[in-house]
Amino acid sequence: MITLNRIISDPDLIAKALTKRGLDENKVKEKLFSLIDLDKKRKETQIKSEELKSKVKLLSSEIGNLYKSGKADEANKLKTEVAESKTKMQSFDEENKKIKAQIEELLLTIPNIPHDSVPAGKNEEDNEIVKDWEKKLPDMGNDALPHWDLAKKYNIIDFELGAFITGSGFPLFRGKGSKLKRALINFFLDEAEKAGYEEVRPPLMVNEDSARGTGQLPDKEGQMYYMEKDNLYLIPTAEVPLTNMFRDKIVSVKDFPIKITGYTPCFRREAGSYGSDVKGLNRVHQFDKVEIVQISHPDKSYQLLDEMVQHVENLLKKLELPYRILRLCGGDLGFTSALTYDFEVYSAAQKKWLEVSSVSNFESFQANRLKLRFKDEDGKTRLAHTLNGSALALARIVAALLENNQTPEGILIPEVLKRYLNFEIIN
RNA sequence: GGAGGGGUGGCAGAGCGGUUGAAUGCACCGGUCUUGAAAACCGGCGUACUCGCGAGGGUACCGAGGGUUCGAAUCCCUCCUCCUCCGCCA
Repeated sequence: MITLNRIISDPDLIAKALTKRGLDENKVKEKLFSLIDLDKKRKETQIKSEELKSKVKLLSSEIGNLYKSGKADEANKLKTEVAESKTKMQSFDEENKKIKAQIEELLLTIPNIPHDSVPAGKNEEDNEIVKDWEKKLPDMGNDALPHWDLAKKYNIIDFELGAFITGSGFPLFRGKGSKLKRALINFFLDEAEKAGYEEVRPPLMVNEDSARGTGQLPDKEGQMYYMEKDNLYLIPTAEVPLTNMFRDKIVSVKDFPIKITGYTPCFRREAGSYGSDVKGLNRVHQFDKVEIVQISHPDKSYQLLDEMVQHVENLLKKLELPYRILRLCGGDLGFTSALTYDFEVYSAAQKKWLEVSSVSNFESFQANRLKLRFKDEDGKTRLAHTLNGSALALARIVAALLENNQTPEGILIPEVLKRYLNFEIIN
């Protein structure tokens, strides 16, 4: 959520910046000005109500004194005066409450302001490739098997059985497939630890406040699995619990940067997906991911974003997978993000680029909703910046590894994973 | 699941219907003293919103949300959470 103060101080600039997301400048302006207007009204009603409250307080203590000195008559007179003030006050309060709700509702509809470097554009086609794969892409020939066929051939992932137990999009990994997953998780966590992240194992379900804190609510409500009976949500990403560790907290500037990593399964309903996009591991309802999160000083967040991008890039290099890095254009940029880099890996049999990581700086957008603040050098309380990235999401990495590393003898295990496994080939 | 007891400032801990934003201690910051430090003494020490050029005001906040009352940290209701005991269970 953008802060109201920022809107008040420069609505034109914000409106202009949001056009990058494909929003209509005039419509946005209209919204911003009505927000400014509402805030003015909010202040007015608040002041009026507070004046009355102050009066009531004073009178009440007078009443107390009068009772003590036995002047009940005079006290009763004052009581009627208080009653009058209170009814007036209540109408101001009601109005104030209404206005506040309107402000909140409007604010929730305004996405984050894109960073200067974000290219304008409508959709994924306008994303900017900031680093392309320079070498030749692997050419497996036309006999290469897509990962779902390889999975069956070597009996390492059973999609049918997963569908039978739960439903489509819940694959069951078995044997060497299951071990490969375990190896990848350990590899990713170890790398994160080396980079200075503290490892946590968070809950996989979160309450409403947490879902709202990182912006899944109200925006992506339909994408989350929800347990009505307990009013809990299954996490769509570890970002939710990891970032919410700091909800409603004021940290010290000395704590920066705060670096947290965690492995969790992620659950997504993926309503509305279809076609070849959802084939095999390309899009599933449950997948594993190691997430990295940083809480940062506002002056440092872009430096840290670069560092996180490098971290992810390094993982892909070590796994020897062809990858490219995209800077998302305004139209493809997530609602809460100011700048996002996507990583895609080339899956050689499908001849497709698969998104495996998304690294974002949210600046103070999440922090504002989370009330995640820090005390700066002058003792002033300010909003922190939050960043996160996948490092990495497993399902599609597995898909690419299987496809790219297939040989007539079997699927070769990348060098870095061998120490995590008791086999070097899947056959 | 049942029964009982708690949640107060950075921490500990009083207050249990009337100038209480909240005693006291510790911690912290500034000062006096000291060659320096400690001790002692003096002073300061929460957050948010808001009015004011400023000095300085106002309002809210004692787990959260409602209610009773002229007045609530204090009474009532709901919820969250922690602890103890019983039951059940991986």
